[in-house]
Amino acid sequence: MLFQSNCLVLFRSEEAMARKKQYNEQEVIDKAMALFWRNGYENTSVRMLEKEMGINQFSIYASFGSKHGVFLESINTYKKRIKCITDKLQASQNGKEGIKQYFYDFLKFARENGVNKGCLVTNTVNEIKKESDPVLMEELSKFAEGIKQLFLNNLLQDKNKSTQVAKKQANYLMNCILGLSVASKVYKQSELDDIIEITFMNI
Amino acid sequence: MLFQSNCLVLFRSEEAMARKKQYNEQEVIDKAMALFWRNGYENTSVRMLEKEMGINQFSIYASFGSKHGVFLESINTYKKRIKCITDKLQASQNGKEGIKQYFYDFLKFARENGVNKGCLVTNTVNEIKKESDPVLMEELSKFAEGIKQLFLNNLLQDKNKSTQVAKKQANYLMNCILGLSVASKVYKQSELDDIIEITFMNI
DNA sequence: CCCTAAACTAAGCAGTTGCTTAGATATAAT
DNA sequence: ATTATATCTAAGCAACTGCTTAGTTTAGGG
Repeated sequence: MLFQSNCLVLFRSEEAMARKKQYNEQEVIDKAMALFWRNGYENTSVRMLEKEMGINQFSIYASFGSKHGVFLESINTYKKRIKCITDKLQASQNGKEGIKQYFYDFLKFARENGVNKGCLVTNTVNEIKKESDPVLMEELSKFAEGIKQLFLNNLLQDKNKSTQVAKKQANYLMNCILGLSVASKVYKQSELDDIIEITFMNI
Repeated sequence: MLFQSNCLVLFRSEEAMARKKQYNEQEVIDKAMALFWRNGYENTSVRMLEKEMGINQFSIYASFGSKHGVFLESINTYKKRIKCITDKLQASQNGKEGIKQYFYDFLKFARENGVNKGCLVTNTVNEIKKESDPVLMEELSKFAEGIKQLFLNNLLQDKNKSTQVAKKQANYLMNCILGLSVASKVYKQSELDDIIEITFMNI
């Protein structure tokens, strides 16, 4: 739905023009994402979105179709925002050290005013049921798969490592960072640091 | 609230007695727990509880006070049900092998009809906000702390291991099993097996 | 066999949910 | 300025939320 109305504007440019949107869709989705991230999907109501996004319900539905539509765009925006650290991982040539850096970068990324919110994708996997929204679930799985692939690539920078072993280790590292997404909500930073250090001693 | 009415029955036994409860409170809480485990707290409505528990809303509120009260009793029942595998861990004398066995036991415990539901406590930590229900959050933390202590005891069965190192490793293992609670919802059994094997390789 | 009190049924409460609609407002091409 | 049309505000929709209550049924001591 995002930017669809802009396309419409272009398409109908020969007809009489009407009032301009008083908000930027990307800006209000950024705010919606922050809210979903803090509260989860079910614990975020359309009234709360209205306040946080600073626009009326009508505008929300005009731009994004439904609460679910707002959430899908929030997930897309989450991917954009996390891209800076996944790109850094992709560019890394340090093998497992690059992955360890990603762990620390992720913890920083997921912290807001001293509160750890975990990973929005992980939180969502934990909240929704596979059968209730298989399309979204598939999208989230693909995102996780992409990160696992980056882990794998970095692990294979060690020429002494077989692909078979590297694949198992990539799964292991995915499990550890899933854990961190939860653990960061409860544990203090020094404990998280210890966890990360031991995590990478095993590979 | 659980069993409170039974005490009342005893206390007022000299007065005229009234109708008996047509349900067993522990039995209906078992069913409530199963529902919360599958759906989470917010995604389980009192109407759903009514159907699953097989009793009227009046009876739910008479026995447990509130939806929240039903949930607290469900958490207590969860602890009872998982006790058989934590007891096994407590009795174990195999060091880290005993903990590894606990990991496998947990995965079996959290599976129902081929569906992995994760850990009810972990799911709840992931769903609720610390500030919205600090009492419950504290209770869940204590439960996790108890399991971590069991990990620590088992690790210290290795006489060559310092307490300082064992404590860090216990945190690390907690993180890994938190990860498994999430990962089990997405990954297949063979991948989970690989993850567990690598988790215990170098500790 | 009555009478008390607890447990039952089912209707209903106010508040919230996601979403829609009627009508006022603003904008840009004519 | 006129006009067409998208955007805005705000009221309102039915369905659902957690919870309560009025009224009926049932059990067991006297």
